[in-house]
Amino acid sequence: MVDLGGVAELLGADCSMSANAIAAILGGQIAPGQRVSVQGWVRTRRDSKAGLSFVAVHDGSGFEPLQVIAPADLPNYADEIAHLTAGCAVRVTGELVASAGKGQAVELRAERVEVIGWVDDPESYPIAPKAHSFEYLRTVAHLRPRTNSIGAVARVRACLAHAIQRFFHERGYFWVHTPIITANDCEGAGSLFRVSTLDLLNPPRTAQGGVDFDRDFFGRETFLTVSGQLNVEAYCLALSKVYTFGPTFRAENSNTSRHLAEFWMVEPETAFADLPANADLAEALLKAMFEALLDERADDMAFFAQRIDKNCIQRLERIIQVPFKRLDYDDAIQVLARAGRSFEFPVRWGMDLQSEHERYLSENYVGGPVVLMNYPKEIKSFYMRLNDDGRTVAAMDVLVPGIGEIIGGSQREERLEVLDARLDELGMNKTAYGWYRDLRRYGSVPHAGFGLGFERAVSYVTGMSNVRDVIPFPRSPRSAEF
RNA sequence: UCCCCGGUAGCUCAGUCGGUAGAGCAAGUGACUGUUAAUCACUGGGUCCGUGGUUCGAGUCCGCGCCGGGGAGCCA
Repeated sequence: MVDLGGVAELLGADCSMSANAIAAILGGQIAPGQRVSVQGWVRTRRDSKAGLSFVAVHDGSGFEPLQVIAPADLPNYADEIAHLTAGCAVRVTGELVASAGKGQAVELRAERVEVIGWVDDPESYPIAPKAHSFEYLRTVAHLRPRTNSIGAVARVRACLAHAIQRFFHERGYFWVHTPIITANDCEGAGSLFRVSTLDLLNPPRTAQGGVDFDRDFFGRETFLTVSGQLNVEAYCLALSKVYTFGPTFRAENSNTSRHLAEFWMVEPETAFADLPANADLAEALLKAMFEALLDERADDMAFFAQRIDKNCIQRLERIIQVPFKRLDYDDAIQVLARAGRSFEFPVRWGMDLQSEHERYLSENYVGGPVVLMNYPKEIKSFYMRLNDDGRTVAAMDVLVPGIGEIIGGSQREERLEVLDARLDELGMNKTAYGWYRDLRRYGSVPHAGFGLGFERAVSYVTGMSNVRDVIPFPRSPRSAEF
């Protein structure tokens, strides 16, 4: 309204584009004395016998609500304003003034308060102005973004997503939109969700009695992707620097605070890059994300520091400055063997590291992120590049305290004969990987990439301990409501 | 999927030895106040997760199921 003058009136009562963002008002972009209009949802109402009510209005543009002063002589004061409760939608127009009270610099002295949407039963409104458990809030996922915590998570999530896109764009990486539907039934990362239009109750049959997928939509079995990596490798060997960023699906029956059936993953792939370069990129990406977050969402981070994880800001500040520790698997085994404590799973070379081992390394030995590199080939995927020692592959995991594995990646096996030998060794069907093998036949080059679990990253930076609370509508085993 | 713990008012929880249920917050009403998720008083509010069983009697004990939490596995 500051910039648009009387346009709001011209556009009519339901006009939405003329309101000022509360974040802009509280950010000092509008000087006291100006007329402003805000629209949002009531957080709290406090009445004063001094002849006014205080109404905290929140529009989601930032963490803080705006304090509205509603004088009792407003025409709808007794009938409407005095009955506002948490969740009511309002539009308020008035003069921005320096606050007469403590706790805020400015407040809005209302000249007009329109109630756009009432809460029809305040007692049962699920989001009371009180503390709620995250477990409960998951049961009202459609309303939980109105809370401080989940609203802050949503803004942090968007901030980090933008930081990721910026990071890659500035380094000459191209965003590749790899397919969600895939026919690769063995991408090497867990069980898949089937995609089909066949009648589940009465599918067409082959002569042998099996399901006749030739009659299915794509004429073959298809699934939701578990990773864009294989596809993005094709674009990597043409555009050199590429990445995917999108949803990923895993039908694993995982019931933990770190797993979702539908989650978002960032997967860069770099041509002519080796494993150390890959690790450098991973470290730079995480640091760029953390820096952007501290810079752009100080309000939300202050909240997380106050209510969720008091160390979250200083942790990020420190991580940004300190180089990530690199540790070869061989050395990690040595470290664990000399840890001076016993583990449930005894430490020996060749074992896959258990959670307790990863936790010791990142939380106790390093005290921050650590990049573990060069694992035994037996415990890693077929596409990872065989090292010259013949016993390890150029794989890496980035482990962080509290979460564990936040990034998993590798240099890819670019030598066709070595890849084929690996496929044979694992009894995998080479013809099914025809197009993937082609990439090794036609101008193959060394290349490397990794997958960053986006929700794990959001969880790590905010201190929100369950990934189900950092994605808008979580999907997990036996849970796909909303 | 496995191990452990839990499910009681809108929310967070207490509930003794098996005898038909309570607090705080929220909500409503009032008082008070330039208040800060205000304070004080009063009021309303219950399918004790579901199901089967034991018992004269089950929130309480037992079986099964569902949901949630912590840990593990899988992984990002």
